[in-house]
Amino acid sequence: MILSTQENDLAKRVTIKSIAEDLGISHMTVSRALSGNPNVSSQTRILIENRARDLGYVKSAAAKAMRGDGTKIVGLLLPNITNDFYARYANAFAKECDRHGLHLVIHLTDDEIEKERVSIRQLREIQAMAVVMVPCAHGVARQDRDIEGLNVIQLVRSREMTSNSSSLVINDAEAIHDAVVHLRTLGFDRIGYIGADPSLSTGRDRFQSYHNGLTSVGLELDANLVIRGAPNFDLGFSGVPRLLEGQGATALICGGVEISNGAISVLMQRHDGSGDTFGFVGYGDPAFLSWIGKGLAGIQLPIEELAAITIQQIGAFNGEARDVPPATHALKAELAGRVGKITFT
Amino acid sequence: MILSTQENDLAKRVTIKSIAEDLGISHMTVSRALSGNPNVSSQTRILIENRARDLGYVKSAAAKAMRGDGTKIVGLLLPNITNDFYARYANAFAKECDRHGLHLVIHLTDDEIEKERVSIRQLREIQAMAVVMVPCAHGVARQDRDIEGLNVIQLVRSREMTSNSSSLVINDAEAIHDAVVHLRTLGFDRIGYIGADPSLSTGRDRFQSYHNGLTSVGLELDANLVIRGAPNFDLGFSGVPRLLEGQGATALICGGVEISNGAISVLMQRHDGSGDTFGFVGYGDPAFLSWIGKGLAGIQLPIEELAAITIQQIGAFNGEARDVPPATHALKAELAGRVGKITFT
DNA sequence: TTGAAAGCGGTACCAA
DNA sequence: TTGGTACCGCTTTCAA
Repeated sequence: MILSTQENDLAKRVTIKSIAEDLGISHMTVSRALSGNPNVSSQTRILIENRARDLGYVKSAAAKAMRGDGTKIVGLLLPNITNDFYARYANAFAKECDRHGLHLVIHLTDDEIEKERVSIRQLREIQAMAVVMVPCAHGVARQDRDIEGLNVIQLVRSREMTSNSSSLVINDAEAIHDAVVHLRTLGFDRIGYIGADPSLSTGRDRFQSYHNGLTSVGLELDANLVIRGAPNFDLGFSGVPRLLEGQGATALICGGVEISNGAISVLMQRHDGSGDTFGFVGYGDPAFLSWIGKGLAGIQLPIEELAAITIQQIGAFNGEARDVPPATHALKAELAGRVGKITFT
Repeated sequence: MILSTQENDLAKRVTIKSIAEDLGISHMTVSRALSGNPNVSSQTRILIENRARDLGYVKSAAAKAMRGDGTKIVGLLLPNITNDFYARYANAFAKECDRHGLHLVIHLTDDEIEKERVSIRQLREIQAMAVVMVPCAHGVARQDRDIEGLNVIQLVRSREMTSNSSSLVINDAEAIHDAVVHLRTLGFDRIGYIGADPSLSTGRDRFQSYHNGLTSVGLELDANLVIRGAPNFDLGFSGVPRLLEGQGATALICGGVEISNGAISVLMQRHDGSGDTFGFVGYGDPAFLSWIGKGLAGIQLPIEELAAITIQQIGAFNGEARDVPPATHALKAELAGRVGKITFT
């Protein structure tokens, strides 16, 4: 009665030993029969298999792990799972894990380094075979000790680590460039940008692509049309009015999923009756983007591919663990080809 | 080199024994020191603690589990995690799990009984301390054998089980009733309904509440204004035009999250230039509902409360496992008080 | 305060 | 084709 959370402790766990005793044979024979070892007479094998089924026997993952066979547990560390991108990635990756018979353990970090650290420690305790993580935005890098011995795959963002980790990043340079061109083609010439601050690599890169885009369509970079900060909902929500009223922006490109949601939220609530048309390219591609106006444009992230490459990098193929050397993969984002205007009524 | 997925097998796992050997003492002393047992001299204790920290020691969860101490693993079975409701629930519940030091293992069932079965079996293998699940819509109930010995908490839907399981359901009767009243108050008198078919308990209950609502505002039930079927996106998407064109519906109540999304999707794409106003109450409360028109009404689900009660029912309080008897909780949904009209332009 | 032994559920290895 | 033994990491129990 020590295990208070299990209701039927009295019913005793069914183990190969209990089955063996029950059948009056050696537990080794039971082990062999239940592991597909050929060295068992078909008579006893059938006997054992039936007994095991009737008793509801399941192998103890703990015992296997303790022998050094590793686990089938994969950790996934995300800031949250409500963000459209994270949710869709988690969904796609969870499906892959299920397909490969892996357990997906999800921990939310809230983008806080301390929670990240705790989660990683716990994942080491249960000997996770791999950890897929979006590293915290502003984390110090000194957690190498914690991560040691773990097969780490960094997602989207990438932090320096001593242990050789893989990383999967999104190459959105062309997509953002295309977004500028697209908006320019639609006739807009005051194209604003809201993105993460330069302390983040994504903040630097995406801004650079925006800048390159402007250059290639013959527009000057106007610092007043650019807002950078912590990449969250509020940056987009509060930034849009500033760009519209203050700077006369006529179009906007968002450099982050949350930013994009914040911007759309405030744009949708805007009914100034002007009949003005505003150009918009969001980041990410949530379903509702296509519902607005004649469909807003968005930078489409390669979520399914990301999930597929992740599982590949983990190296779990039909239960056979393979050795996959650490690697870096960059997947291309694409501008979803919709009109991309919103009209204020 | 058997564990191919771990890169530094050669660096040997750090165990209490390896630490003991390293320090030239008994592994028991190390065990005591690292488990907070008072019977260790503070000298050796400090010595051991430092060594453990330097070596990056973590307790083996497998070894603890094998001794019968149980695990800190909680399983969550959902049809998917992109659905707004499931994603938000998973997010809230994952946070609770993190707060309590639990591992959340997520498996997606796609609402298929076979996947559900496989996942449950796997969760038994790793001795999950509890399993929270949305039972498949059309599953046969004969899986008692599989579930035996597992602490099961059924979410939203509820299936008969021999082993005594808890269930957490949403009581949306009043909210749906209120929705009808709300739409009637706005002046609509041809209020349609799209919901799950009667084979599901939610299908029966929600329809009944809709019916009751009509009665209470003095409207007759018109079978032509009701569409029922598998509660998915397409039911809403294809149902709306049928109700509008075919039956002259002027308002709609949705009896499911996916249905609601499908309906909104087609409504948003509708630009017939009529200037007609259409009443709408969605199911669930995704952020974008508030963006449409002056804000669409939705039936708000008590997600945070649901997550809180779930963790409570699991009985994990600060690492202390408590015995919580199986129970059924019904949480109330509420009509989010927004205007709830959409105008076709 | 410390140590030695036994056992949790499996499998590799050797012996019969 | 079978059975016995030892071990994986940790804690409970008993002995020193």
